[in-house]
Amino acid sequence: MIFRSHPYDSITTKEAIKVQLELRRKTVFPPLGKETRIVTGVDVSIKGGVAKAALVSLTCPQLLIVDTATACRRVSFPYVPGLLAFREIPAILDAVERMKVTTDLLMVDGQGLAHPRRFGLACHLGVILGLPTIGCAKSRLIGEYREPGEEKGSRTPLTDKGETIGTVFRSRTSVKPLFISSGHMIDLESAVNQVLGCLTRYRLPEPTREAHKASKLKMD
DNA sequence: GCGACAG
DNA sequence: ATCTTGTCGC
Repeated sequence: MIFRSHPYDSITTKEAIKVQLELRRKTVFPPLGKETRIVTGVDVSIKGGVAKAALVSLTCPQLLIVDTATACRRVSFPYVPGLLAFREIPAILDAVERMKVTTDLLMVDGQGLAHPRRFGLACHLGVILGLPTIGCAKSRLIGEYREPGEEKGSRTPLTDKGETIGTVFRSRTSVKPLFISSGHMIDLESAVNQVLGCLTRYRLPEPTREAHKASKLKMD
């Protein structure tokens, strides 16, 4: 397998932070306009120095899978809290090139605005692709919050320095909550509603849940 | 200096 | 994220 080079392959953490401060100026958070017909879940798994990105697209509101695109690439950036995008974006972009459908929204396994510099993986992907994106993380990176009620649908605000940066959302009764935040081209309320519309019987919304499965590196 | 820390 | 089997709880 041959792996093309990518600008982020040789970047330093200092330069990475500079890139985030530069790109974040392009983020916008309007109410989601056009209705969502296709939602795409994004996730990456890494094993033995190789990253496998998966983009699974499903119809709304039926949630039927209409496309699955994956791509593998050697990872060249370490895991640094706050700089996850530089580790996962190269592989994700390779997978994007293999998509056969046009999507209306990306649901990303990671943070959006709920990030120390307000520019998590979801924001970064949204700006680069010019698409609406939602950050749907399984745990907290930054911010304070009160534990939401145990019932599915319960939510509390995730705040930092006095501002609301996301929503802590119980996607299913008695499971750990999700940390939802805007990535790009969508407001927080719309983001939460989009995630809600993609829930079935599991903790994770279908797009992200399917992308997680499709990104798994298996040994056959 | 100490603790926290998406995946 | 990954390393890993059976098992407790809703």
